[in-house]
Amino acid sequence: MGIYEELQARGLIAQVTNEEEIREMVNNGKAVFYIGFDCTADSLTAGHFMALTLMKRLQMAGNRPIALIGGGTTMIGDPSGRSDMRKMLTREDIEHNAECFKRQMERFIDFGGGKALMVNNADWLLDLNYVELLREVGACFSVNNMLRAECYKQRMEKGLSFLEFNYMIMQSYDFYYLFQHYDCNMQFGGDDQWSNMLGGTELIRRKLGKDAHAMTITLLTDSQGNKMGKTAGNAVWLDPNKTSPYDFYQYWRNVGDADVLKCIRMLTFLPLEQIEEMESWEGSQLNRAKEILAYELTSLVHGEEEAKKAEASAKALFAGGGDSQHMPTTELDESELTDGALDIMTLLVRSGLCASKSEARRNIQQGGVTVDNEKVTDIGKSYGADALRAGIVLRRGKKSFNKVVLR
RNA sequence: GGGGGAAUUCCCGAGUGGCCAAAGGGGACAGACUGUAAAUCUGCUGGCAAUGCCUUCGGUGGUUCGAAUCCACCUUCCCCCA
Repeated sequence: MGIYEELQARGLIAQVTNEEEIREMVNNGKAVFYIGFDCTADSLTAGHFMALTLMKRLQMAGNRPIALIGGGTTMIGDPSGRSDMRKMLTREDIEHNAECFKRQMERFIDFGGGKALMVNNADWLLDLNYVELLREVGACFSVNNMLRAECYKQRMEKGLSFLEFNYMIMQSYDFYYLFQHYDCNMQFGGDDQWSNMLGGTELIRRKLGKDAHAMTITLLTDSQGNKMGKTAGNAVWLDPNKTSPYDFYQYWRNVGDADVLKCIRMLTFLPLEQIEEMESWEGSQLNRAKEILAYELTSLVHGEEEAKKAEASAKALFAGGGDSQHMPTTELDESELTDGALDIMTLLVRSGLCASKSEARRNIQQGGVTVDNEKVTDIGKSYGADALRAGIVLRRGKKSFNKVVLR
């Protein structure tokens, strides 16, 4: 089985420009492909992670990836899949984000010995001359066609600025540029990028009379059709300071039954035969599959050691046994005590388990708070210095824990 | 450039002088049931030293005993015409 067939079997391929040629190319390690990452935040997200794994898979099959950091395109902002314009980022922010992206990618993709390349489109986009560009590539785009593209069509009702309208042209220019300077013959991207990517192949065909290819990755959605990799509207970040390895682990540990196998297939590197065996798992056995998923992904992103810690904490908290040493911990200072003690509501807020004392009060009154596995019913309950020095385990609801220790 | 409309709490959205911390829905959170799942049901959803006080209805000023609600100016967005 070639890499193309494997990607297919994993459900990763959404659309391709020419299946036969692409199959032939990637299976024989002849593809030089790029994926663009716009630096809209200071960390990559779980969504980008799938693109990274795809790069890795293709790299392992002998193809050469180019990671394109969108220092230039981020200045414009991709309107695809958005109902309003993105907040404009300053050049400094973008550069900072690009740096962060770079560091995270280097941990994951092997850029050594020319096996992969990292480029930043700021290097060629920012110096473009407007009139020259219009004459060079602007003439190749039909506004009529562009307006028919899905990414813009959606925005015709809400309004689309000329700035954003140019995004497709910038992305197309990237492909055109990489095709000429790096022999890049294929572009990958999320399925929402399809029209932008076709813009590139079209431009290359018109300007150079040559064929370039495009292939999109299935968007990772849950059984209800929502994009995965978000909790309450917030992204699941790859940066451990923004989403701790423990929370990252928990995110995957908690995916719905209907989505586990799909995630394992699309995101992990477990061999397909092993995954096939899991297909027949049901009921509580699926819980085991979730553990595997969470462990595998945490390990890929944060390393084996962190994955083990996250798993150990989870076991300690949910299954009773195990130790609590890897649990998220809050350290208190002597000076924070009032009369040598601290009340439960303050502790809940201080540990970050509750956003405010009001919330802490509500959670206690609803019976959602336990300390060292004992339900707290009194909102005025307080804990002395000795107890705190020994460390107490606060728990809010079923899944939020924090150990509090007085130093 | 001309004309019209809009901005409300996490989101959608009601409210058009006091009964408004602001209906309803969604989401989130907690409880029950479970398998750290889904579905369902219940509660809850600005803050605080809490039968009260403080902050919040795009911004700044004003009218009034009293403003999310009225007036002026400003900002942003949308629609129609060009």
